[in-house]
Amino acid sequence: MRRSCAMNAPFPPDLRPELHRRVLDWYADHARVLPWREPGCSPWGVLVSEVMLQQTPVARVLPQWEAWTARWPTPSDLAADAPGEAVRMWNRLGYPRRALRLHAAAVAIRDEHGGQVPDDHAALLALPGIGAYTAAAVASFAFGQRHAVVDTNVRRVHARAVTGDAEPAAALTAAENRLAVALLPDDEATAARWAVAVMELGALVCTARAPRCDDCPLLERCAWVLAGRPPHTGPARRGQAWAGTDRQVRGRLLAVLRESPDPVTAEGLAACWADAGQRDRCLDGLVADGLVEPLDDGRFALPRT
DNA sequence: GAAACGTGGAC
DNA sequence: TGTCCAAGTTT
Repeated sequence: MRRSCAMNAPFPPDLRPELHRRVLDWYADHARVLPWREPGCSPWGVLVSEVMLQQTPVARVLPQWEAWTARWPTPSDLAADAPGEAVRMWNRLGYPRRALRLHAAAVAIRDEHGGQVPDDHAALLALPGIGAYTAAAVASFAFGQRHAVVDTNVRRVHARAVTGDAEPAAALTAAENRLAVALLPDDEATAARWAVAVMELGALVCTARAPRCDDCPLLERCAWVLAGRPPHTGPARRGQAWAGTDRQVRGRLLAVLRESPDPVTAEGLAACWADAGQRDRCLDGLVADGLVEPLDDGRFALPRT
């Protein structure tokens, strides 16, 4: 094992029941009504929501999720369409590779899992675009299993309420995972409820910018509050540049292709960015990523195969 | 482990 | 008004 066990001291087991009760009671009264939380929502609907919600706010996901699940009610429905249709339907959700990977996941589910979203964590993790968080989230939310579901909301709640820090570390650490596992209720159904409840607390109350501590069920037990709300000590996380970056160019190129019902000529793409060198490089990148397909006639299209 | 990867609302 | 931030994954 490792160094510094003191820093990784296990959470006191005797405090867990109170923690669980406070958060679960709060969730019972304050959970948002979201379509992917409805009892009738399929595992596929949950999976689609989780991928869409990666780095994307709920408010922007809602209409896209409705459109996607209406058009493709099952993985096989999506797998039967061209991947470019998934990219087109992604609209402006951002990170369009997620759409491509969701399509690839649908193909894998159809071909390797009989068209049913697998309920096994390892099988979920093996799907394209499904990482540690999403695999645990789907296994927990869709199938009621007991998993540590660690997203940015959960990390923030744990950092403040349990560890006493204003913010979690820049990247997910092994200690954070161990803590999340240690906090998990023993009972499977309760663990699944706990997972979504902690996330909801982070999303609605224990927020990044201005936490609503007065509304928090953990206020009297919050390590960060009890420590006097010390400011974050670590390095400030640096923001992402945007203007003039390849990401902006890629976004513009893909927007042109999404909005055109037909393949687009090189001239049609040239209008969206003046710097030909950067434009061509980004277009090559999109082709390499499989988001754009070059046609034999020199035009470009969203991927058809 | 760092860097790349979209987009738009909020403050 | 520009920065911050949103249910991460991949290389």
